[in-house]
Amino acid sequence: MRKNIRIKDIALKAGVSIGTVDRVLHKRGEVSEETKQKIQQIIDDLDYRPNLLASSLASKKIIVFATLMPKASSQDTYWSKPQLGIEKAVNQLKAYGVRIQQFFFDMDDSMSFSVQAGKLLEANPDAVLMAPWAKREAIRLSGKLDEKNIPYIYIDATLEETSPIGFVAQSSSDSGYLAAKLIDWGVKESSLILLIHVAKELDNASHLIQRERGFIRYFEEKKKTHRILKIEVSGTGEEIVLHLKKLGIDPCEVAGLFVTNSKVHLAADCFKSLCVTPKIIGYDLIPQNIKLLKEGKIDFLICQKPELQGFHAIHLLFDSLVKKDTIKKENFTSIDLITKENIDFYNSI
Amino acid sequence: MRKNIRIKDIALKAGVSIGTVDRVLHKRGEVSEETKQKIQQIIDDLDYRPNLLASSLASKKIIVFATLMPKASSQDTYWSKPQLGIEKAVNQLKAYGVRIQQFFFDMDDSMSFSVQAGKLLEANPDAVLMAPWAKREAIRLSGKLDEKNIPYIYIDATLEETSPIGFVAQSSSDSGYLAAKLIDWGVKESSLILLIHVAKELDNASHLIQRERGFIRYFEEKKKTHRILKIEVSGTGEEIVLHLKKLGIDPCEVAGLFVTNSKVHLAADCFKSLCVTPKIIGYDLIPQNIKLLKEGKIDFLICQKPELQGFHAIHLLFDSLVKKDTIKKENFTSIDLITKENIDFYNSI
DNA sequence: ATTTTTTCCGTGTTCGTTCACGAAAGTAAA
DNA sequence: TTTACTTTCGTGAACGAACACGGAAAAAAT
Repeated sequence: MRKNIRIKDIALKAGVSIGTVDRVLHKRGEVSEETKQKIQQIIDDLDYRPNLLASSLASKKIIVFATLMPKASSQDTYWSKPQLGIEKAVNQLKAYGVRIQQFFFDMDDSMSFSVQAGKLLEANPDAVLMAPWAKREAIRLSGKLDEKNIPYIYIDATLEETSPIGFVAQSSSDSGYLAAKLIDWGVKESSLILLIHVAKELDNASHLIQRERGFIRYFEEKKKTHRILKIEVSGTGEEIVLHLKKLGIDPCEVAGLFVTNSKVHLAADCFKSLCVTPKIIGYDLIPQNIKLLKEGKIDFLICQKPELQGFHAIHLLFDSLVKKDTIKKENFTSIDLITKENIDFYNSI
Repeated sequence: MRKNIRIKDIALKAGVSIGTVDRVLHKRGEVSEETKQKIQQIIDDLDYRPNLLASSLASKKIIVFATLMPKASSQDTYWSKPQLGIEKAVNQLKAYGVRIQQFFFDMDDSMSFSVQAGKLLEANPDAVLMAPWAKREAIRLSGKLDEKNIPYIYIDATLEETSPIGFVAQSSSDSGYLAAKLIDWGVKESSLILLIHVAKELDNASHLIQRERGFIRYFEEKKKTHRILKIEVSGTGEEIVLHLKKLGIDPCEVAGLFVTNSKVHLAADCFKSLCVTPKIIGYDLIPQNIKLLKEGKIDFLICQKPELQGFHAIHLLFDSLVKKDTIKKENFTSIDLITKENIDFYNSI
């Protein structure tokens, strides 16, 4: 039978009523210091753990987690994925009184993050899950949350200058390092390899820089003889070819190509139309990338499980706030290698 | 507030007591046919879903899942991994009254499966989770379970001749196919590639055969010029070299090597001692393999998340038996590619 | 000394469900 | 017709926890 310690057992041992034990547990009402310490000692000695089923059944409390995320767009569908995980987690926790309130900012509008952050603060949620996109604004928001004693957790990246209760993200530099290993595994010695950033503002995307660092670090550590060429473009595949032309490089010379984010489809489309087939590695299972992967035009997609990040972060908030468990601060998602051969079996949560 | 339909709402609508609704829901006691149909209609119309928290709190029922698994040994620690996932899942479901009763068979003793299967049947569990190892015995056991109306689920593989409510496993042939892609990606054209089975009885390990088939299929489909050499050994790496010598092949000619199970460390150790460095791909994160992977002696380990298989299977049993959800019958785990660079971030559950 | 206020605590109800007990009505047997 | 048995159903208590209400005792104010 279920042999858990109950509030009743503590009350019997302390010679008080269960109402008094409840007051100590929840810092509710008033209990004399002497009685409080006696009860707390017994709680600690017996390692009392509330029955979560009973607790949630009896409690009328609604727990609100607010989320602050980039709005997914037709050009960038990546950000719809953490939503899926968040919604799945909240659905699982619904019976426990957990609800979400979602706030979305426009990545192309520099005021948007601040506006939505303001709304989020007004909502006064129990906890916050956010993607720390605009660094300065995110730091400001986290300061406000600290003042209000509202715990928060990051997904996708973390910010060193702030005090989240945790984060869920992939190690960007290690994923870049692995990309380098894969390219090296597949190309001849002394090949020309492209490292490509596709981003409007590299400032807001420090994880792209980290990926680059990891990638370069591999070749330096291994003393490889490949030629690595870095290219930064803001939005089209054609820009890549223009860069190569300016440098007097024929695209046919490119043996391998690493794009530091989900925009790898732009590069792959571009080389596809040139009938050039370098080894191509990029990130994320967005529809355009999946299509090209299945056509064999992209060789590997590195996935960071955005869905799982959202899912796991909500569960961490729940564990911390409701179950009062100690949670891990650093939660790295696996660096998943997806190919045309294994994609159909890939579970993102 | 929580707006779920309660038993009380159904009782009010049907003009009966909550006790009668409960009796209909659980096919308990006796209710007249007329009253039963009226209540059932309302249950369906309102799509009533029990509050699982309240149900488990009130119910004294203990739900026993029995497991029938190979005993892990010092030479083969793989089978300790599903245990971890099973135990984690059961711990999560403990508050709902779920318990496990575990039965282990010795893979080297042909009677052991039958003996343990007999004990399992005597225990008369609510459901069974098993690894269908000894095919004939497993079929016999599943027939017995069918007679007793005890649902069962497989991990690691499935048996076509039986009627499990589901299985959780990796697609063996697709994982072999991916191994072929990886080897092909990394070796020169027309290389010598070894396909190695390390097993005492191939009969009991049809998934090794499936992996082989997938591996060979890749090269046939792509019309590759590599030379594929199949070797079967029963237990040591030295046997591999003996086979090569009998065929007049110098180990230095081996460019790539694929071992169809977790015994890849035997082959890697062997080639390591010969100071030969083919590309090496095998399965499973057992300690010996992890060590060699981190030393760079094994290039890829394909992982099928045994821990997750156990975890997921328990949750599927719970969803099916307790929540009365419809569960997916075929649950393929992802085909994970693990390297020295991403292993530290790999989460097996 | 008396009255008012504060502190402290016990008790009862709630949450949604499970399950045992026994009363009432209907049916069958003597 | 009376007695015994069966069917059907309502009611109350249990599960463990949350939380509101109010009574009793102690402390503070008059």
